[in-house]
Amino acid sequence: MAQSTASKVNETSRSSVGRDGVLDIAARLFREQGYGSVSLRKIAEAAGIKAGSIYYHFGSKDEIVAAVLDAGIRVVHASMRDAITDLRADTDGETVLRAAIRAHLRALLDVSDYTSANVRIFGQVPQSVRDANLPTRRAYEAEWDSLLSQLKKDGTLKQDVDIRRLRLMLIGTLNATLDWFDPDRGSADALSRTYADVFLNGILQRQDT
Amino acid sequence: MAQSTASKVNETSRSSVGRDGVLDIAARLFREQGYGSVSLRKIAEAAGIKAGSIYYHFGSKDEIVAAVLDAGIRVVHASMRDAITDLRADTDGETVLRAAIRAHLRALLDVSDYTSANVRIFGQVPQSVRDANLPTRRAYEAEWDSLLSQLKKDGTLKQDVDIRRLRLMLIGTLNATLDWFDPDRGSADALSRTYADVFLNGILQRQDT
DNA sequence: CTATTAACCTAACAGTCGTTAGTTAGGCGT
DNA sequence: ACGCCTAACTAACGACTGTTAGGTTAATAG
Repeated sequence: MAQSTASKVNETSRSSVGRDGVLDIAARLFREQGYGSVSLRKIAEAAGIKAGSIYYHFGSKDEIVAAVLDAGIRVVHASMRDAITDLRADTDGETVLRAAIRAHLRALLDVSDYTSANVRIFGQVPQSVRDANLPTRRAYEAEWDSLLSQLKKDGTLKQDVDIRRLRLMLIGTLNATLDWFDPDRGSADALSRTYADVFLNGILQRQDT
Repeated sequence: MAQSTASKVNETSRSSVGRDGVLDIAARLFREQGYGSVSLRKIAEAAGIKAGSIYYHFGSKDEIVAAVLDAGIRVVHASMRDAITDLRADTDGETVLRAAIRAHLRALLDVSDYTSANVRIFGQVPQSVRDANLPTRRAYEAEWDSLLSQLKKDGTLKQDVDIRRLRLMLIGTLNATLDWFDPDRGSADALSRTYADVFLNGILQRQDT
């Protein structure tokens, strides 16, 4: 009984990169080289197959890049949601915000080629592909707005902050890290602490002493 | 006498876009559409000439984009330097920093297609073009580091801030604005005030009352 | 053993790209 | 009037692009 239906979910027999393998490689190349300079032939070569073969798994290049973009948001969204959901119900607002920042930065810098590819190439892809990615984006943005609204309501944040503007500023700042981050100069976690410190308390020397 | 040597600096007779005209149009197209989807034929069409004619003014596409990138940094550098130089010598540190932030954001969002094109396409151009732009960038970065170091020394900023990291974070945040800024929702100046408020004082509600 | 199917390959298509060579038109100084 | 210079034009090149049609291979199911 143990091995009766063993080969039901086929593990692609011998080798064979498969749809997911192609997608992984595409995400990596997009992250490293941007959208314009990654051709289907480059993706195919990196995957060890020929360019035409990609059309067995995908209907077009747009379909590939759309899949990469969507997965990129879903990964960082799940990372951020899990991070704040795992906290105890009585956790103070500042700690929750710090956790969200850390989760976003981790997904972007440590974990996912999909998320970093999304941030890198979103501004380079055709309009239609951007549009297809918008619903997924909006859901993630809503998650942040919900968190920030809560923090404003419970008095953690100043009462005059504009939620939308703060969210754009915050995510924009985190994503911009991708342009210069060097893991040899410090971890993503250490960086997220610096970010949180600046955003929460500012950089001005206080005269409380 | 008034019109004696009038035609010394020739105004290109009748029509003729000229090198500067081509560069202006290239910068605008790069800002609007990114690097990959702007071909020489598109630039030529927008300039009212034919693709081959561009090679009278430039040796290659790389030369065009390199010129755009360099001008982009020079504009924002001059804008920022002038803004802080024009201030009285006894201006307090906070005000100086606010002026620098406003100047950078103005160049990026209001004034220059070159600066916005630079921010938009820098990550998309060939490595060699990026490298050619680096010296100009480093000069601008040094200007910021110099300003921030001064503010740290005179006690305006906290003593534990990392200058380089703060500069990367600050400029990254400002540049990220390009992705979502909508002049109908608020001016660049108003936005720069919000940015300065957040960076200087943070978003946390203080219990000083 | 045979039929099926998933996964890939080969070869070519029409289009676009940056780039080059040779040519043309018009204003300028002499 | 002459030749020069500036700023364009035309036409084509080879390389590369996304995409398609049809053929091949190997593992699996009956």
